[in-house]
Amino acid sequence: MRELRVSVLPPYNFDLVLDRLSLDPLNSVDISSRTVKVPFYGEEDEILEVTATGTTDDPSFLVQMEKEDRGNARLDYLKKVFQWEGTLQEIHQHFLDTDLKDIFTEHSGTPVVLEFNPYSTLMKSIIHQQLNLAFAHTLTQRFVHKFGREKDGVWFYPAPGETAILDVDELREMQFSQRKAEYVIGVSKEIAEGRLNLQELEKKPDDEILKELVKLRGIGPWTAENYLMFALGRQNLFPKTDIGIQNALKKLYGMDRKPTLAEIDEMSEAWSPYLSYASLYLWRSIENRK
DNA sequence: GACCAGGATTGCT
DNA sequence: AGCAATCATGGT
Repeated sequence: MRELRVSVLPPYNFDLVLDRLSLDPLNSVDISSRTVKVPFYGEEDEILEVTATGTTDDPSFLVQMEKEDRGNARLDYLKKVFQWEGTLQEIHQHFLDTDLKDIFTEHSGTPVVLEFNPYSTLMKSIIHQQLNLAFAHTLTQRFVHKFGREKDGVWFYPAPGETAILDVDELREMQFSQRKAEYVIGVSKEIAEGRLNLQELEKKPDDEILKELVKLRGIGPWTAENYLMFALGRQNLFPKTDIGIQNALKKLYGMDRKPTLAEIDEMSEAWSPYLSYASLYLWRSIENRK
C-alpha cells in the first residue's frame, strides 16, 4: 500500500463532497471516516482511497494506492476528479455580487467533482434521462451490478465493448425502456467500434464536442452538457432544459411557475464564465439533505 | 389516478 | 421549424 499526502487551497469542504457523492448508491462513501474509495480504470481495476484529514479552511487528504503511481497517472487523475488544483476562492468571489450569493455562502467550499470515468458518465447520463433520481439510480445500479465488476465494495462500469454486445432484451428485463436500451447499446457500439473516440474528443473546445455528441442517437443537448461538465470538468455549462435547474430557479426567485428559457438566459447571464458552478449549486439548493 | 420526473426521438402538420 | 406522442416506473 502506497500512501501520499495532498494539501489544496481553501476553501474546500470534502464533507459536502462526500455528501453529494453518497447520492449515488454505486459510490463507496463512508461519511464517518471521511473516506471515499474511487475506482481507477487502469490496465487492471484499482482502488484509490481518499480520506479527508483537514478542514474547509485548511484542506488536506490522505491518498492510499494499491500500486506504485508510475508517471503520476493516479495522482493526476485524482487531482482532476476532485478539482484539487482549482481556485474556489476566486469563483466564490465572482458569485458574491450575484443572486446566487446566499446559495454559495451556504454551500461554501463545494467543488465540481467529476464522475470517475468518461464512458460511465455517458451511460449514467443516458440512463438518467427524464427519470426521477430515485428510479434513475436504481436502474443504473441494476445495470452496473449485472454487467460491471466489483472489487472490495467498489463498482466498475462495464467496458464499452462489453455493453456493445448486449441484447436489448437483457436491458428491457431490468426495466429499461426499449429506446433507452437501444441508446445505451448503440452509443457503446460507436465507442467500441472506434467511430467515437472519447480521448480525442476531450482535446476539442466545448462547442465542437457538443456538436459531435449530439449527432449520436440517444444523446441530446442535456446529455452532452452533462458530459462536458462531469466527465471533462468544463466550467461554463448551464443545462437550461434541466428540470432540476428550472425548479431551483423557480424557488430562488419565488416564482409560481418555472421560468421560460428566455428568462433563464437573462438570469444566468451574470454567472458566466462559471456557469457549471452555478448549475451545481442550484442543484444542491433543492437536494434533500440531512 | 392523475401528473411529473436532472430528455430524446419520431412522426405529424 | 414547431408541436404532440411516446417511453417505464416511482414518488407525490
